[in-house]
Amino acid sequence: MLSKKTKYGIKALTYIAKVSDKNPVQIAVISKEENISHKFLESILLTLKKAGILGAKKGKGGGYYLLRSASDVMMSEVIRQLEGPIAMVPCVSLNFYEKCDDCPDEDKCTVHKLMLEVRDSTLGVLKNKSLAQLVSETN
Amino acid sequence: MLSKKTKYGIKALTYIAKVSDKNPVQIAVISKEENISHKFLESILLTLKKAGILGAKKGKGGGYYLLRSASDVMMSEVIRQLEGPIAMVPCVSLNFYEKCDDCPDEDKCTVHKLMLEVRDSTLGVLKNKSLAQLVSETN
DNA sequence: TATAAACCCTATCGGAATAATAGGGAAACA
DNA sequence: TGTTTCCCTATTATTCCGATAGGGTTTATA
Repeated sequence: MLSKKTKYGIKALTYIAKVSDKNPVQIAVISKEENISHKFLESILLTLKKAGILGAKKGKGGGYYLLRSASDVMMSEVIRQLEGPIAMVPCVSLNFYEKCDDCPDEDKCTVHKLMLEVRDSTLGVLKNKSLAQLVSETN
Repeated sequence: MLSKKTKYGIKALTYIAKVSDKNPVQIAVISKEENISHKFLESILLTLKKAGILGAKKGKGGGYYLLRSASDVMMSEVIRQLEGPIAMVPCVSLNFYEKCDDCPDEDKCTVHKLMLEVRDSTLGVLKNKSLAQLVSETN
């Protein structure tokens, strides 16, 4: 299940990508337009800033803006930053690998094998989908 | 993230499919061989029984057995029974659809659009993968 | 330089879901 | 008749999520 954090994060990025002619967008505006709790959204945008996806400008007239072109922001990166691993099981995660407690041999584990295929399939979608594409497709 | 319930369920099915020459397999055996809590496994197998995937035989020499051929047990069905929806967001779920509270128009929602593609991709894997295939691939 | 707008950071909390445990009941076979 | 094994319900411990609270810091601008 996708967390609301990730869901809101993608919505916010979408909003910024649509509106922004490089002008910062304020939390309050996104919060209102997308029906997201102000404070919660604040923490999400902060995460995206630390991840190097968004930049922020303080003070009056400030807000958040895309640090790169929307076509350089891939969904795989966004989801990894907000949600964590894309894999459904740590033992098949590329960026968050962890061995299972049970399961003496991964190569003989059917769950491992199955989830590996699911991960590859999912990654195939997310890795090739940029924010720019997503926005233009959905308009 | 895949729950342990689902993970254990798939492992148990695998075990039964491998071992069974139509003889019932006891919870205690699977529990020991696959390092799964006995009582927890019990509830999982019960779920699979109610789902029409496993049959059970009581009394001495009893246990659980596959109700159909392993090639007729698709992973999509197993996961839906144990985990619930395959989609990462209720608004793109085929079997567990639910509208989002926020989001006035699904067609214009980038999250909806993205998760639709992920679901289709995942389903493509799970729908075409039978228990029999999985077992033979992993041996 | 004062002020207000806006981002930045930490802590906390309630509720839901998960993983596991406990204890007994009912059926089937020897 | 007694043992094995599945069947069912309830409870608990833990973790995570979503949200809230409250204040701090920076910056533009009047």
